Amino acid sequence: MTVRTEQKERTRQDILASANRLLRERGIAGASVAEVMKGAGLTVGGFYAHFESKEALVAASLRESLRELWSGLVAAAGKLRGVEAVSFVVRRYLSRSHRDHPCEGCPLPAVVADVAQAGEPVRDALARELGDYAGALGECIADDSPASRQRALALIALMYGGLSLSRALKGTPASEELLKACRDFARQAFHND
Amino acid sequence: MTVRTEQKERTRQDILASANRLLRERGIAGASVAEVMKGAGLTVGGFYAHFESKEALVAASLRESLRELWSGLVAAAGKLRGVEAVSFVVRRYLSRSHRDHPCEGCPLPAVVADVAQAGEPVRDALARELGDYAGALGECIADDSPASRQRALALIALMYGGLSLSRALKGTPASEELLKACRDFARQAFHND
DNA sequence: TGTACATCAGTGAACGCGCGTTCACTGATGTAC
DNA sequence: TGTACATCAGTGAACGCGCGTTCACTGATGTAC
Repeated sequence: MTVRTEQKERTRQDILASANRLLRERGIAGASVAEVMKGAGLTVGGFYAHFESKEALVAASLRESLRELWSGLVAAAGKLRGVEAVSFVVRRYLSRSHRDHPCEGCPLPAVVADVAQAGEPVRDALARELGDYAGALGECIADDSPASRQRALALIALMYGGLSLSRALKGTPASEELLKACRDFARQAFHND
Repeated sequence: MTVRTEQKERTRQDILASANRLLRERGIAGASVAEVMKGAGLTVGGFYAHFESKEALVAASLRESLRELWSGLVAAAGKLRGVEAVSFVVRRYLSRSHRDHPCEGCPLPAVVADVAQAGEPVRDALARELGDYAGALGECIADDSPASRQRALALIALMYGGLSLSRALKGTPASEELLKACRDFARQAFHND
C-alpha cells in the first residue's frame, strides 16, 4: 500500500516538475496537458489521476515555481542589505542568462497575462505567492514595514517588466539596453536609503 | 474604381480597429480571426482579401496601437518636464481606470509574452515602436540623450510590469497597492534631477 | 440612355489540426485464505 | 508457501470544440459599346 502511494507521489512530482519547465517556457496556453505528461515520461490519459484539471495543475505549478524563485533569490542575497541587496538581486534577475533560459527562471513573464484571464484558483495562487514574495524581498532589502513591502512590490514589477520586454526584443540591441537600464533604475531608486 | 478602393480601405480600417480592441483585451491567441471580423461587422472568409495572414494583422495592429498610446501620452504631458512629466505619465498609465479598461489602453500587457514567441514581423513591429516610444518619452521627460532614452525604457518596463501585475491581482488589495507603489517608485527614481 | 459583360469585396461551408477531457482497458502490485 | 482475487496507476483511442486558412459562390459596382 505505502509503496504504491509513494510511487504515485513521486509521479505527481514528476508531472509538476515537467509543468514548471513548460509553463515558464511557453505559458499556460502553450503548455498542453499532453506535452506536460510527455515531459514526465507518461501518456496523457493518466493525468487526471493526479490533478483534477489543467487549471489545478497550473495553480500548483505557479505556487511551487514562484516560491522556488523568490526563496532562492532571498537566500542568495544572504546578509546583504539596502542598495547592495537590490544591486545583487537585479544583477541576477535582469541578466542575459535569465533572459535566455526561461525554463529555469521566473514564471511571471510567461504567465501573468494569462493569469489575468484565468479562474480563481490560478489567480489566488499568484496573489498569495506574490504577496509573500514582496514581504520577503522587502524584509531582505530593508525591514518588515509596509513601506518596504511596497517598494519591493514595485521592484518586482520593474524586474518582471524589464525581463519580459527584453525577451520580446531578444536579438535587437534594445534587449541588452533594457536590462541595463532597469538595473540602473532600480539602484537609483534605492540610492538614498 | 476609386469608390471601390476607398470603400475597401475603410473596411480595412474597421478590421484593424476591431483587432486593436480585441488584441488589447485578450492577447494574440485570444483574438481569433473570426472574432476580429465579427467585431468589424464582417464574416471570417473576407479577412484574407485585406491581410496576408493573422500574423500580418497582429503586426499592423501592434504598430498602430502602440503608436497611438505613446503619442497620446507624450502629447497629453504637454510642456511638463522632469519629475512633473514622470508624475503625470505614471498617474495616467498606472491608474485604476487603465487597469479596468484594457481594450482602450496599452497593448503591451496582453501581448508581450506572446510576442516573445511570435515570428519576425510581429517582433520587429514591437522593437521599432518601443524604440520610438522610449526616444519620445525620454525627450519629453528630459532630453534626447541616450541616458534619457534608457531611463525612459526602464520607466516603460516599470509601468508595463506594474499594470500587468495589477490586472492579474485585480480584486485583491495588492492590486491597488501595486499601482501606488509603482507610481511612487517612478517619482523617486526621477527625484534627484 | 440602355444593355451585356467583367470585376471583385464579402459570404459561409469546409479542411486539417491540436486542444482538454473521458473512458474502457491492461498488467503489475497487494491482500486473503 | 501457494493460489485466486481485488486494486489501481498508467495507456491510448475517442469525443466535441475552436482555431487559421481555403475556396466555390453571390451580387453589387464599374466598364464597353
